[in-house]
Amino acid sequence: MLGQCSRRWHTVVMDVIQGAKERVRAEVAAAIKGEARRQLAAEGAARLSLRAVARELGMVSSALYRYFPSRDDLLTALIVDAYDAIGQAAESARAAAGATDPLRAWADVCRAVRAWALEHPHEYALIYGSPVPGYAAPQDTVGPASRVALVLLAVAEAAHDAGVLAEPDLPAADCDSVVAEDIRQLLDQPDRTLPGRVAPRLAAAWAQLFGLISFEVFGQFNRVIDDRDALFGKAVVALAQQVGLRPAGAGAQA
Amino acid sequence: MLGQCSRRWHTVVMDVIQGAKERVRAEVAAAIKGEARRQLAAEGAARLSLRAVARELGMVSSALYRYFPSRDDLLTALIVDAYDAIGQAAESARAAAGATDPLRAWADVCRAVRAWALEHPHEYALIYGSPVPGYAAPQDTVGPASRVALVLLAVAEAAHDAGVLAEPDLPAADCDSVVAEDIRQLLDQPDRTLPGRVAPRLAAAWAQLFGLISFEVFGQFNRVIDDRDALFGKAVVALAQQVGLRPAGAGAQA
DNA sequence: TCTCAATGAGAGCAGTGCTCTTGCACTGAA
DNA sequence: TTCAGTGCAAGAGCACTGCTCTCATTGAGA
Repeated sequence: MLGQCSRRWHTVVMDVIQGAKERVRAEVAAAIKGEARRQLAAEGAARLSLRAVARELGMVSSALYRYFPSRDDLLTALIVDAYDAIGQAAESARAAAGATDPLRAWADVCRAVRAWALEHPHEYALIYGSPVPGYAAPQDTVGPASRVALVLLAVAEAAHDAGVLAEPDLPAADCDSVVAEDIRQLLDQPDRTLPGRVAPRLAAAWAQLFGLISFEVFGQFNRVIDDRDALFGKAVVALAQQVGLRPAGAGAQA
Repeated sequence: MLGQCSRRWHTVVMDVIQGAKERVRAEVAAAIKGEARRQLAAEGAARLSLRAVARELGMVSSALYRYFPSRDDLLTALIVDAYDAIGQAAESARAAAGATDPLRAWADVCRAVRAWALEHPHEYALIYGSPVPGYAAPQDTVGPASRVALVLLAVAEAAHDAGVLAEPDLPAADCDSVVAEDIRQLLDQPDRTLPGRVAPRLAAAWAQLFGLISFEVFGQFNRVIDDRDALFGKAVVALAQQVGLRPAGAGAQA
């Protein structure tokens, strides 16, 4: 009894110690990531240097490889964080907008995504600019990467549920072949109400939204567009209409 | 007389030699650029190395600095080339489409730009991905960079001249403040017929077009969209309608 | 007490962009 | 013909990079 008890207590202590070690390890990894993010924001992904990160943290560069097996892995971690941050911004904007006016929610989400991008240009470039490492995004990034798209999808779905989403007048089979299998399965889930036929329009709007943001962040609008707030506002409404969102008060559609 | 004649002949010879030297110099520079372009297409801008270019050309790396003062200058030259190439593709498509059907010309230009991007992903990433050198595009790039936009503008102008361009129902003053001074001057030139009020819509469509292309080239459509041809085709028509282009045969607009 | 895994330190390798000096070849003029 | 000037390539070298290897320390488990 006592032996059993002490053994159990022992394993608890082991677990605590194990947990402490893991926590320390996680904290060091977080510190590395934090410093790397600082350098990324300051200088851009191209100038992010493992040795500089280690130097700033008072470690030697080789010690850093105990936590991230390569520079690309560190970059991947930053990519995941950036996707999560921009996704979080989109989700917060949708939550704040409420469910009463889908068109307003759409515009608010777009604005929030744009605002995040303008505040974090280098991190934005990391995820929506040229893909730096290799060319194949690691599997860890696909989940976080889809958060913004899922918010846009949720807004469209809310509009559909409220009866203010105009469905495209295309045959359903025509749309089904456009989207990939994964997305078809996603839309076929029982709790989803959004008709699959709007998926292509939504995907196009999604891409076009980031086209507007990228041109602004990457400087293509320099000496071309002055009032970028106004342009973005108008374009976002046009995008919503393209998806089928009608202004609130327009009632049900044909 | 003879002295004068021989002196003149002498200067001619000098000019010839001078020209030959300059031609040799230009040829070496072109060879460097060519090899750099090969490496860029094969490996991407991040892996483009001056030393590797020099090695491949059988020169020593320091000799290369006689022709391009820095790696960024070589990259800038490649950027200008890429802008020229994609602009050329757009111009050719417009020329081939003719002036009869503006909507078709619009779609053809968009398709040509997309095709070029998919054929030259690394060069596309260089010009429409994250800006690599510094963050400020050198002045040499602004001209070539605007070629695609000018083609889209010309298509819209042709549509206007043919009476199939729906003008936005916004006050002109509202649009004037959106676009930058340079563009206002461009549109105010006497030989331009396009109303300045469509400029914001055109700029938005321009950015959104490259959003669609970037998502495809950079892999954001992986596992999301299968039939990208179809999606792009539909989106481009929607973009044209957003600008105000009506299908041929729709006649003059309100 | 001994063992072993985790960690960090340091040296070192191959590669990078870039600078500087040196020497060669060729030019125009004395 | 000789000589100063010029453009060019070669090579050494600097400071930096990502990454690998070995070695010493440390601390927990048997």
